[in-house]
Amino acid sequence: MGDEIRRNMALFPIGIVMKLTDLTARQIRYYEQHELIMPARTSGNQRLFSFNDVERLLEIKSLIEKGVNIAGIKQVLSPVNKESDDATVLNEHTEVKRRELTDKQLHKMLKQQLLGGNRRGQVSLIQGELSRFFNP
DNA sequence: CTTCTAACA
DNA sequence: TGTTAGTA
Repeated sequence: MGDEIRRNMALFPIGIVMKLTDLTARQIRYYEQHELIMPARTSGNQRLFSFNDVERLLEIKSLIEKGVNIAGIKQVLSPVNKESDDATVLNEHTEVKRRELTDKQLHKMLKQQLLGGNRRGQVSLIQGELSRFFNP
C-alpha cells in the first residue's frame, strides 16, 4: 500500500479542514485534545492535517451527529497511531499493530452500525450494550 | 490575515 | 461549544 504515505501526508491548515468538514476550529482542536486525531505540526506550531485526518474528522462528525460522545467515539474509531498517522515520521514505514481479532471485528461492526445507516434487525447492540456511550 | 493557547460575561 | 484576548 503505497498511497498511505500520501494519505498521511500533512497538507492543509485548520482553515481548510474547517471548510472540508464543516467543523469549527474549536471542535477540531477539542477532538485533538481528546486524542481522536493527532495532526502534525509545523515548525511554528501550526497544525497540518492529512487526508486521513480529514476523513477521520468526518467520521467523528458523523458520530457526534448521531449523539455519540467522545468516550463512545474512542471505542468505535481505531486508536490513532502516532507513528503511522503523523506526517512527521512519513519516512519511517511503520506497521499498524493488529489488535485482538475479536475486538477488531466487534469495532468494525459497531462502526458500520453507527456510521452507516442502521439497517433492519440490528438495533439491539446500540440500544443495549452501547447505551452508555451515548449522551443522556 | 490566519492560527494558537487559555479562559470564561 | 461559543467566543474572546493576546501572540506568533
